[in-house]
Amino acid sequence: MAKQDLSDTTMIDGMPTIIDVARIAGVSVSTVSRVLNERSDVSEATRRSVQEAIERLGFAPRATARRLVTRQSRALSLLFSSTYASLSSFDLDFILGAATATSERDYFFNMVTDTLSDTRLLNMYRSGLVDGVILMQILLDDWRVKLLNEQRLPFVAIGRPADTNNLNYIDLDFEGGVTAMVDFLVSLGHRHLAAIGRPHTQVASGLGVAVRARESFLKAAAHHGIAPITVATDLDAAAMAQATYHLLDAYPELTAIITTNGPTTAGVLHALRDRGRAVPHDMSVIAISTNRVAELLTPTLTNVRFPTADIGHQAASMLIRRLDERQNGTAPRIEQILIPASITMRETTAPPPNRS
Amino acid sequence: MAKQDLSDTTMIDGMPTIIDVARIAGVSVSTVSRVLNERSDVSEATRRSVQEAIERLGFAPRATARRLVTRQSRALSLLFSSTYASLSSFDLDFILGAATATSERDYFFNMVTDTLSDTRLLNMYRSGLVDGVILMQILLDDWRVKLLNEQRLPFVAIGRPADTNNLNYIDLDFEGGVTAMVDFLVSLGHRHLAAIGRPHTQVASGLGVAVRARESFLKAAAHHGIAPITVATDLDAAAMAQATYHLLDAYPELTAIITTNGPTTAGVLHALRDRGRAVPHDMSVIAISTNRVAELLTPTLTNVRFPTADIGHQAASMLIRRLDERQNGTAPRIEQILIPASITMRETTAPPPNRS
DNA sequence: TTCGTTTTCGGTAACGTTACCGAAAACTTT
DNA sequence: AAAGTTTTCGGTAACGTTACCGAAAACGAA
Repeated sequence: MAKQDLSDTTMIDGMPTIIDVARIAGVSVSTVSRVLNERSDVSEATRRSVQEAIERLGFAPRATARRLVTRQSRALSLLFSSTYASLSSFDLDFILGAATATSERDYFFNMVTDTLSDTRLLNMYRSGLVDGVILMQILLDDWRVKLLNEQRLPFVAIGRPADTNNLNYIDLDFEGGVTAMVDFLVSLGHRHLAAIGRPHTQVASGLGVAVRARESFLKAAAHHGIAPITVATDLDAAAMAQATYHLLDAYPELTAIITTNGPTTAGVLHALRDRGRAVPHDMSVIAISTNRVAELLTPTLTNVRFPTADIGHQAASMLIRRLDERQNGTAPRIEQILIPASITMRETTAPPPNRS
Repeated sequence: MAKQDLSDTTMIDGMPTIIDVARIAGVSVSTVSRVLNERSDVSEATRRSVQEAIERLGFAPRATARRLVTRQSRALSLLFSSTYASLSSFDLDFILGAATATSERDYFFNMVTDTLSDTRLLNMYRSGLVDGVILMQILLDDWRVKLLNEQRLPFVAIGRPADTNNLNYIDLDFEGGVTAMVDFLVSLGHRHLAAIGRPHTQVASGLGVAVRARESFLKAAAHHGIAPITVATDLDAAAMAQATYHLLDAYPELTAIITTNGPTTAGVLHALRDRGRAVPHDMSVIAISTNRVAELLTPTLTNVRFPTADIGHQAASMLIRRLDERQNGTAPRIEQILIPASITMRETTAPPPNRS
């Protein structure tokens, strides 16, 4: 067997390659490659000398070359359109969790914020930039979900569309959360509740959380035999305050208000204070919110919360599981996770005032 | 010239390559490559027929192959260690801004959250995963900054170390912000100020913002000839409340409190209310905070704010500018941007009470 | 010793694109 | 028409790694 000739290749731009390592260690490139990939068929002695050469040269295998031949990128992407960004701390938790889980599994975490066209989405896979994708802000009828499912491309959704057949997702149980809020208020004795919901535009475009929150409020109210009052408004404190003024004027019998967004509930509290309505004795307020925000408000907010920190983490882990299954030919499973809410009593809820 | 033989290559795994496009369009791979890279030396007619073939096949050039030969990845990475995460909405703004700017320039945005060792950091470059890096949570004496500068690797810092020589950075002018807060309070007539600062651990480890905030408070106080009172505490509402109790007990003459973190200032307000100190008439409070958080609190918080939305965007743009200069051999410039603060009067500040 | 078995290694062909060079084709000018 | 210019294109050699196959070396058993 002719000796492999490694002598002609020099480090041109200072970046050592696997060939340089092979020459220094006195072995073939195949052997270095085996060491790099922690294969078993290499003796301890040569493994050590190769490692030494690697450290001496400060060598790191070019990821692009490796990806080219292995045909996988070990990277995944989080699609985050800022269109529906709730501007809450939810999102940061999601992102950080997903990034951390991705790194832990030795994948590369990427994020794209612009809204993609269908071909741009497909091209992310086709160009080999990513192996899989995490989708957020899912609509009830979501073309991205349909497209990726049709093409059998690996992805998971944070949130879920109407049709969850054959879909990997993880979602917050907003229905459960809203129902819990209604049940809690009714158990305190309230019979006149209003819900301040997400803007009509979000409901109209079919954003899952917006629609589900609205519908489960209606259903829960019906279940308790009480008249549901709803009003939709933008997600900022000023708009919430306006909505509150409107409710107070239109429905003086009201004793409790429900919202689905923590930070902007400050607007509701401002409006109530402004009108001289004491919270909680004249009016109860309850919201879906993080505990952090709930404790910022005055009075502190009785809230329904979700353990958001885990969600991004779980989503990324789930995706990588699907990827691994694909890789080693295991039958792909379907995972559907619904995160339950938990309620925390604070200072904004009490039984309704006695009307004599 | 012998005809290029393209007939033997078939689409094995369904993913069309540039060769398939060439065959369909009846041209050579070089020509397809030129079309892909929008080069000028290709006739309009063939350009169109190539485009047609591309769309017909649903072809997207394999990014890995392209990167291998061009020796650049067109990707950059944001290093975000959650160790010092202020858990404020600052960070989400930074991240989203950086991601957006990166996409706009047609780069790939990546994020890593774990704290890297020096070799792991270097290997990000060496393996060709990224062309450049955005550093956050910069320490006054930061080994990452030193290392990357020594190795002449492209990066920009959000924040800055003590030695800013030859360094590309963008930072919030915390000195200016703190000084503005002190000046403002003094102009109202206050002479007894206390600053609740970041935890000792952050100051000790040399986190830039923590140290600078502290020192500029001391300097501003000295400038006005008043005694500086400082206390350090963890960045959560409960700890801030404790610190406030301590201040009230130890320094009854106090008329104003300064903090550098918006959300947790809720703890200060809680403690003051708890002790029956009216804000702002018995005690003024002012903080570095986003406007959003400032308006959540009760009473609404007089704050010093920074335009955070831009910062991530500017950091990414700056990095890509450095990358482009490297690419086309232009002399690399140095950009150092310090973002000024602006103060907004709200409900938590007033002249000090008259002491008769 | 001799013959299988197992370990351990090397050579070479991919992977899919761009860079580079040179040549054919089309156009100008003389 | 000939000669020079400019457009437009094709062929081939990289880029740096892994996959695959086969062979040498080491080991064990008969």
